[in-house]
Parts: sequence; structure tokens; C-alpha cells
Amino acid sequence: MSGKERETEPAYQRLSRELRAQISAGTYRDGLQLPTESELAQQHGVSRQTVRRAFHDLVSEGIVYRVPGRGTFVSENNGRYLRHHGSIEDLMNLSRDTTMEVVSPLQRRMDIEAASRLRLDTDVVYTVVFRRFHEGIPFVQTTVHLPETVARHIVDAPEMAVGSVSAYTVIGLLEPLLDSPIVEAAQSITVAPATSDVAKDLDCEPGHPMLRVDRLYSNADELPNELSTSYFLPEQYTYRVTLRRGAH
Amino acid sequence: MSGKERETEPAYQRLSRELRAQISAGTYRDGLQLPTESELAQQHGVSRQTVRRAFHDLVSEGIVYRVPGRGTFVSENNGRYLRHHGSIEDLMNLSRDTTMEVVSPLQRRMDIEAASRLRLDTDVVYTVVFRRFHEGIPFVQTTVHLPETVARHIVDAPEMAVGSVSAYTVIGLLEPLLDSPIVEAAQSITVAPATSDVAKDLDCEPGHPMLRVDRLYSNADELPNELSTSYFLPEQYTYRVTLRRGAH
DNA sequence: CGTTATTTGTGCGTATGTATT
DNA sequence: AAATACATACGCACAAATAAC
Repeated sequence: MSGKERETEPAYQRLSRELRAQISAGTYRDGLQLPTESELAQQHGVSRQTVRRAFHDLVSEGIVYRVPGRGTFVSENNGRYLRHHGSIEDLMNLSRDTTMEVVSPLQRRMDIEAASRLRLDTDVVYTVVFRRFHEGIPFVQTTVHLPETVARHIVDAPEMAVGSVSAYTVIGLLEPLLDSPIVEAAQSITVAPATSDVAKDLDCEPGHPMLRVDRLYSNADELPNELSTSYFLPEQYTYRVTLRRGAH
Repeated sequence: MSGKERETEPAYQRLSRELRAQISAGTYRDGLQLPTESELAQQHGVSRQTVRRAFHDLVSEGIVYRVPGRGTFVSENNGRYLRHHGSIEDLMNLSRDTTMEVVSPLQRRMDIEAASRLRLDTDVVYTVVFRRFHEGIPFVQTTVHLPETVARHIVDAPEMAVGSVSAYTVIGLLEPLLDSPIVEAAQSITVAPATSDVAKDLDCEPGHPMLRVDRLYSNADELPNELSTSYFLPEQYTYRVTLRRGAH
């Protein structure tokens, strides 16, 4: 899609992606888990160091853990989709192994609540609704509201049309086009029942308990640039975040 | 635990520790920041790969960022101040306007799952269950599991006895007593139905959809020191985090 | 109880690619 | 165009932890 052709994926990323997929498909389910570094190196025709680099990423995502002298094991998480969000960059890279499908196109709308949360002085917002798939299964429905000044950058983008399937995130599309970069995302996480729209898009029962995540992205001037509301299927998704202590 | 005295610190850890200290002391404040990989390698008598390993850790901690062809820079705002608004300090200060009441005292128990998540080589853990009130209303029930080596510090504390009401957090009580400070908390957030125990403690229906938060606190040696599982009443509680980005 | 094989951890040297200045 | 600096990748060696004998 609309992009640089000449991008070759690094070997360690390709490997970690494959392993991630195999793990979530349950290939290495029980007992002593994954192949050793040497085995993987040989199987994939890469050096042991490259395998180590791939494992390093999986460890930091919390997908596997390693024990010297024993091996590498899948962290048991019921096979749910695990995503590690520790920074805004992580949110923008959500597209790495998911695809998004537009359910309702980016269009002008009146929405008092969204407008007020975006701190606008009108009721006009631009709204797009999409769902996101992981390995063919829809696991989240997201509604994004944008101020008119922000929306105009992408209102004609093909990725925002109905039925469009792409590997982007809205914030990832938007961010390079903004005058002032996004520096902060305030999140609210709670539990909410699935609305009928959500239930339809995610193929679950209306009223089903969902993980609801609201995000307000703001730029360096502390102006909100995007408000998103996501309903995650808890059976398919766990939200992970790592908090660290300042360097003191 | 943490007993071994004469463990030699790996070179990359020593280097990243030194850099962390220098950064937080303001040594590399302005302009184009840190020395190049080659310079550091020469200065410290290590290979460039070792420098890269150290930088890799600093990047993942959000302390520095790197630009190919330009160099390595201190993330503004980091090092001295916090980058996540929802930080470990916030978790420790949860007690600010809440009180905790012990439901089941800190006692020795066998728990295979908790032990394995704490990466122990036995099945023995110490467990305490309590609920937390805000303005007289119980809004969360928490089960905390500790390794024996950690639990011994507080096993006789009056705050851990049944019915004890206090304004502490377990991690806040523990932290000053540990050899190695807590530097990281990995959280998993999902939705789960209330168990009968939870329902009883929080006065809700069994099976009621709850916000479930698992936290694994680890010290500077990356050893887990506390595992907690909390069930929050979504009607009473919303989880909020702010993610920030380093300098552009 | 030590020995040995296996597996991950650390570290170095080198080569090549890519982005920036 | 050239120099600089980070990114990726390979290969090798040895250390440390673990498990089996």
C-alpha cells in the first residue's frame, strides 16, 4: 500500500514476528517450550546472535521468558493477544501485526460530548469507526474523533474510506502531518457492556463485558488532537503496560 | 536471597549504570548529547557491541533516544523527572485517600501458579488478601503473593493481621526494607467475572464483570518481589495512565 | 559427588548497510 | 562526494546455570 517498496524487514524482526505468530497460534503450547537458539539459527539460516536479538524483543514484550541452562518458555497467557504499551510509540506501532478495517468512514458530524472532550468551541467533529483484526479475528472496535483542523489532513485519504483495509493506525497516519508532534496520551481504562454496534462489529452478544479504553492524544501545546474510544474483547486481548521508576 | 556477594557485574550493565548516573547528574545536558559508540568503547575499554547493549537498555528505559547518522541524545525531561504520569510512585501512594482492610492475613501457602509467576523454585508463597475503601465504599479486592525471602520482612507487622485497617500499601511497606529497590511494575489489565470471595468482600453479585489488574513488581536485578491481583468494581473505579513521548 | 552435555549469557572483532551532516 | 554515526548481521570464544548420569 502506498509506501516505500525498498523496505526489507530485518531478519530478527521477521523471526520474532514468526515466533509471535506461532506462539499465539499455540504451536508451542505445553511442557518445555521453544526450540533452542542453535536450532532456530540453523532452521532459519541466521546466526545465533540474530535469534538472541529476536528473543530479546519477545522477552521485553512479556511473551516468553528464558532460564539459563534450561531454555525458552512461553509465558502462559491463555493464548490471548498480548500487546505491550509502554509509550506513545507503542500505540503508533499497534499496526505491526494487526490490520484495520473501516466500518464507518471519516465524516463530519455533530457530537457535543466528543467536541467538549477535545476542548473545541464548536460541536463539529470528524469521526471514523473501524475494527482491528489479529490473525483474522476482530478483537477491537474503535471510534476516533478529530477536530476539523486535524481531520482535513486525512479526510481524503483512501485509508479512511468504508471497507478500506490497511495496516495503519490513525495516529500513525496523522502524526507526520501535524504542525506540533503528539507528546502525550491520557488513557482511561474501565469495563463497559458492548453496545449493539460493537457487538455487531466484533460478533459478540450485546451487553457483553468489554475492556473500554479511552485515549486523548495531545500535542506539545497541550491541545487535544485525537480522541479515541476502543472496546476490546477481553477474551482476545489483554492490555499490558510497564511502569518504571524515574532515574532518581 | 540476593545473597551472592562477589558477583561481577556485566560490563554493559556497569556502563549503562554509569551513563544513567551521569545523565541524571546533568553531565550531558544540552546540544548534541552523548559520546558516540566508538568513543565510549575506547574510553571504557570495551567493544562497540557492549556499548550498544548498554544503550539498548537505556533506550528501552526511555532515558535516551538515538538517531541514525546523528547520535544519541538524552530524552528531555527524563532522567530527572518521570516520564509516565502513572508511575510506580503513584502505585505506592495509592494510600493517599484510601484505607486498606486485611481480609485474610499474611500466611504461608502453597500456590503453584503464583510461585511460577514469581519465578520461584518452590511452591511456597506468602499470601495476604485485603480490600481497599474510598470514602467508606470498598472498591477493590487485592491478593498479594510474596516470596518467602521478601515476606519475612513484614510477616509479623501488625498491618498484616486480620481486620487491620491502615493507610499503607504492601509495596510501600515493603520497599524500604528490601536490599534492591523496586524499579519496575509490569501490569496486565483485563476483564474478569467476580469470584465468590470478591463478591463477598465488595458486596456485589458473583460473576459481576470486574476490572482485573495483575501487577508484577521487580527490583533492579529483575527479580520479581511481589505479585498482586486486584479486582476493581468498574462502577467505582477507572484506571488512568498518561503516556509521554521523549523529545522528538 | 563430581563429570559432562546442553542451553543461555556475555563479550569481542569484523563487515556491510543506511541515514545524516 | 565524503565522513560520521547508528543498524544489522555473522562468527567465535568462554562463562554460568541446569540437568542427567
